[in-house]
Amino acid sequence: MNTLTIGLLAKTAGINVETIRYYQRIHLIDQPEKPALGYRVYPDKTLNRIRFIKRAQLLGFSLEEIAQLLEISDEQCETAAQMGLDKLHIIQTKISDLTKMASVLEEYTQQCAINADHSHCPLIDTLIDKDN
Amino acid sequence: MNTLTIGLLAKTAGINVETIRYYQRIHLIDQPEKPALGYRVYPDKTLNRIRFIKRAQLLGFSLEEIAQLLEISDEQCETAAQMGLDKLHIIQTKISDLTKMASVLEEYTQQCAINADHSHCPLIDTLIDKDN
DNA sequence: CTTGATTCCGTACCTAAGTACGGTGCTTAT
DNA sequence: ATAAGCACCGTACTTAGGTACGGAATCAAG
Repeated sequence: MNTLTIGLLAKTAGINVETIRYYQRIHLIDQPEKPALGYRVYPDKTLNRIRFIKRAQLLGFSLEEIAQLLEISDEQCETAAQMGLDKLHIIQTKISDLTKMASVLEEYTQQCAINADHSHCPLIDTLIDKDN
Repeated sequence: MNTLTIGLLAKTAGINVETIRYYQRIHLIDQPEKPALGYRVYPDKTLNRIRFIKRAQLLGFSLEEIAQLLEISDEQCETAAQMGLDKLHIIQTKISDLTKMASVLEEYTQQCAINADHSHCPLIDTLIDKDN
């Protein structure tokens, strides 16, 4: 039989049992009633909810934002779409920042590669440089 | 007079006093001797060191990695250059991940924009979708 | 019926990079 | 010389997203 106990749920969702318990602690997922005898049984919708959470995390949403998304999921679409757009802008900013970082790092490490004087390191010298 | 006390140092470096004290706690910067009478005075090289730290942070180095960079700064250049290259690869991977996230988000939110049925949200539906 | 694996539960711990607090000592300006 | 404003110091708290521990209950297999 495949009654969804916490261990099976965790295994199926590909996450840790402790993570599920953590999500319960922060009220991101419900804890099913404990039967008088035996273990708690989780409904399939909890599995779907966890998958939602994990997919949303991959898109860069924090657990707090995901909780909001789930809360408004019964309401109008616009709020969710707006959150999606906001997150998109944040991600685009991150990409632009990282691209700048990458080009600077690339330049510095290339200077290291052509460096013959092993008593000085262009990368470190640049970082130490006082004129900036 | 401009003897570099901790407050002035913090102000000049553009960081918090508590942050300096934190850096001292983790031995990232030295704490100058306390004079018998009066406040600790910080040498200019501490200011330069903090600037190095902040610049390196902007390049994506963690404080632990920065400590390593500073340790090897007296040695050969190659190790630092290698760290720079490693960090560059990590950043490039991050950029590629974020780019994928951005395109997925863009697609979903666009579907929201053209959505007439306000009882369903394409963004949320996609995340909830079981066929994946 | 006993052994081993799970579950349950509360609590504590973890990382990273700080921030905040509270009491006391020191300096500077008035 | 006294009050305001820093400095000093140790300790505790913060966020985010978990992980780990330990003892008790329960289930499944042999």
